[in-house]
Amino acid sequence: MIHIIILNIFTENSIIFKYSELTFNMLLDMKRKDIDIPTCVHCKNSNGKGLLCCLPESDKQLLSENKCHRYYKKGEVIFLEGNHANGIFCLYKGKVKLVKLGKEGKEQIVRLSKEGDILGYRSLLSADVYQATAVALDDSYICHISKDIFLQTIKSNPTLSFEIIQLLSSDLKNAEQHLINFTQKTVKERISEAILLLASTFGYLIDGKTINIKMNRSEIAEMASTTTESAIRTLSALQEEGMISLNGKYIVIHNMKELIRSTHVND
Amino acid sequence: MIHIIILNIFTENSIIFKYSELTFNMLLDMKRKDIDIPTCVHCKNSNGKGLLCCLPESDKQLLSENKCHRYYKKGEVIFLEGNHANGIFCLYKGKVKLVKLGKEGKEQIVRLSKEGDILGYRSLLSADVYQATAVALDDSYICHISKDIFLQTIKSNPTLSFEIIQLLSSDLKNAEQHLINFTQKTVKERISEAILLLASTFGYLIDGKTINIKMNRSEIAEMASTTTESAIRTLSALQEEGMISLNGKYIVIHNMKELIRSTHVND
DNA sequence: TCAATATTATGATATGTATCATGTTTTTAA
DNA sequence: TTAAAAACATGATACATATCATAATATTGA
Repeated sequence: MIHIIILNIFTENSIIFKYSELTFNMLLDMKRKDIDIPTCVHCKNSNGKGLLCCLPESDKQLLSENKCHRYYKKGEVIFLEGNHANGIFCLYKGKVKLVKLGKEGKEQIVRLSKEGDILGYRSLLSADVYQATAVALDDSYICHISKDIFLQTIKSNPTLSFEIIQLLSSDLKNAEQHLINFTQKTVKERISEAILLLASTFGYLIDGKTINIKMNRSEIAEMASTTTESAIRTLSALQEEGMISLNGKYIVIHNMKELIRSTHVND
Repeated sequence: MIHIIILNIFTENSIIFKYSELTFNMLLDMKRKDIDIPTCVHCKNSNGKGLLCCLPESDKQLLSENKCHRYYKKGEVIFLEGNHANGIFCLYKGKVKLVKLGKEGKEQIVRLSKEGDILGYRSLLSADVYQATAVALDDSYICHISKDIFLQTIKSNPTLSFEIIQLLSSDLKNAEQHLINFTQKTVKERISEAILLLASTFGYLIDGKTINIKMNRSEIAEMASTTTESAIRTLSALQEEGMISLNGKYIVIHNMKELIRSTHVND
């Protein structure tokens, strides 16, 4: 029996174990977990387009000195809907989904995040609880900046406020467009939209057509707000029409033009 | 024949007519249109809780000097989805709906606005086109503040930025909650939600139970994202269950507790 | 005031999609 | 490697709600 006790999820992991019982896989895991995370000053993640990129070096330095980071295994929860926000998360590496719990435990994916994205800022800014649960879609490295430091940085940087406004505006726009999509489109149109969203968010593998994310059918169903069975049927149908092909948990796009058309058949 | 040519909807109405052909109704109309709009300094509309209330008097004065206002008859369009934003609208008096055009011309009400609310700020802030069309639900008086003046005011008032962030955050939260509602709830649950939203937005008449808005069945359908026929049937059902009664275009709430319960039957 | 038009109402039918059932394949863990 | 569990797949059926049709009211404008 191996005992792993995580003492505090927001500071560095503190793990108690017996060395003698470490397996090869655990050692591999630790090696993977042990990567170098640069300071905010040197972080090249969002190519100057990220939320915090507008900050002067001194502020980035301040954030770096006060941030902490953690490794999240695929499937691990980063924060829970209903919990109080006490900082923002910055996704250094990995992929994250934001899910909201609906009725009868049915989940709905409301947003996707990739490297360089900021999570949990909305709840923090409106001093609210998290409105969704963040789950790692892939092994991820995520930095955490405390509430105090972040709010202090906003106060001293009007440009940051403006960046936040831009980000919120764009999220709001997407959310409202989403609403129309989900209420007025068929399952097929919604599944097609979900595939396009995955592609535009996570990009492709080196072949240039396989979407760079492994998602199971029930997760795609959660994106398109339908049942797993309907998602399976619809994906098969799209495959038979030659628009996509299904390679295990990967989706390959073959006919982007037709796929885009199939998102708005009767507009 | 009476010729009315509106030269510019953003400045004061410039109307060309022949005096001899003025009808009694037109004169009445002009009288109604001719109301006193206070300066932003003296505007008591949002009781200190509005977006612009945090501003110092000097800024409010500046806004006032540069604002213009216009009367919108019920049903008139204030701005159109797809048009470029060149200022913000502040609803002095009246009621407004924001509708988005879906497929096959089907409309969807995405937000409601009442006295003191600001409209069109999202598009302005992200230098975007309007994502929805604003239509007066009632005879309304709306002030318009130009882009330049508004952006200038933001720059010199960090508090205003923070207020805008709060507003956007809350809109985003609502939009994402809406998503869950519309995709996972039944027509009956959505219609009940729509009624509650109308009540919480526009309040009641003096009897304390008649919702202070006249809405036809197709507009309620647009709120709940269903068809007019289904809206009619569902409203009748709610009436038969004694939760509401229908008084022409007015809705009277009789059993608020049950109505709230009917918005989340299977949560 | 009255005709024209829009809105409300209600019944019959069609249809997309959820649900249930069952079997196959893939993944996971000992 | 193998058993157990999870994910994928597909068919049959049920059901909510859209669509179509038709009529009764209510509203509007000359």
